[in-house]
Amino acid sequence: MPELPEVETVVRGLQAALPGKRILDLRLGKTDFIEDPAALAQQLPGSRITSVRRYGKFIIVDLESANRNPPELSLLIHLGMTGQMVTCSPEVPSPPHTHLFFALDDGRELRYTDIRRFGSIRILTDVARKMLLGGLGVDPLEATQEEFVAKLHARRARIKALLLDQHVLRGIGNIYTDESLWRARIHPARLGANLKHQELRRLYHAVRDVLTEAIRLRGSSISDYVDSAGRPGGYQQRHRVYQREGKGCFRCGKPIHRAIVNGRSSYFCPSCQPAPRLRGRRRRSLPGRSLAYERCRSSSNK
DNA sequence: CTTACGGCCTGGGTGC
DNA sequence: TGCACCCAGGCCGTAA
Repeated sequence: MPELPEVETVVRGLQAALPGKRILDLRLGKTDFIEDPAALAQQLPGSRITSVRRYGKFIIVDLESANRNPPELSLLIHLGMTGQMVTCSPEVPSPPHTHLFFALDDGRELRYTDIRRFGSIRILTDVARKMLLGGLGVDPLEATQEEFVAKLHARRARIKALLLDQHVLRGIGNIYTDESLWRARIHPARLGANLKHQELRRLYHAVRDVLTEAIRLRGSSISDYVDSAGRPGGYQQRHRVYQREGKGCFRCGKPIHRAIVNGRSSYFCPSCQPAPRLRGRRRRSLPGRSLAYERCRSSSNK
């Protein structure tokens, strides 16, 4: 599940391997997940790669071609859940579900593999790309503390939803949301606006620490993720809550819970991350007053 | 406008 | 052995 640290790792690998290389040829497999495969086939061969960057969870591959008018286009790639971008020798047998093969002028091959085909690939002009990415929020590693606190405090949605919302912050997914909230000791169903400034400051540092450490360990490999050389990451061994339902909290030892928050599996420690009171104006006379956070009982397939 | 939620894409894993 | 079903994450449409 490539999120910011995984995409960053892939991008660093590609940035070390690709700039200056020319794409000689493109071979396509299944293309039903690509918006305009013909555009790729037409524009890519002959292009030279100038740089590879990350924007949120997107990979941007900048291209230039002398005999094209705009000479500069870029490839915008989203890995979805199971996407992989790997460079290797063309001799290496390609894994199943490899759908794009870029032949490079150094004799190597760049491949896109995606079991579920939830990813996306398109070739765009600068203007089109900026239009597409323009609505995304700030990068959590670039945001200032003031900016981060103000943004989240202004919203009444659940903090889990806000961290996952790419229009608020770009690049965070389910794993790093849960890991960050655990570290900041904040329950995923708390509302942004109800968080104390001190809690938001804690969350700011938690997010940064978690992402930075995850990048250092080259991302989390849960099922399919590998870097641009095909190697798994190591941060899954540092997960404190993600997929640890029933196991002991690393802080207090009590069992980690799983609940559906915002339609997403959420892992947290009910002791370190106390649930919010039941939401606002409730029918006045509830029989008893269950303070337990109802939505956090697992089950209830919503 | 904001928020919540269901559905959709696909295929691997699980459990009967 | 086969098969139905759950689930994953991001995104979009819709409803309140």
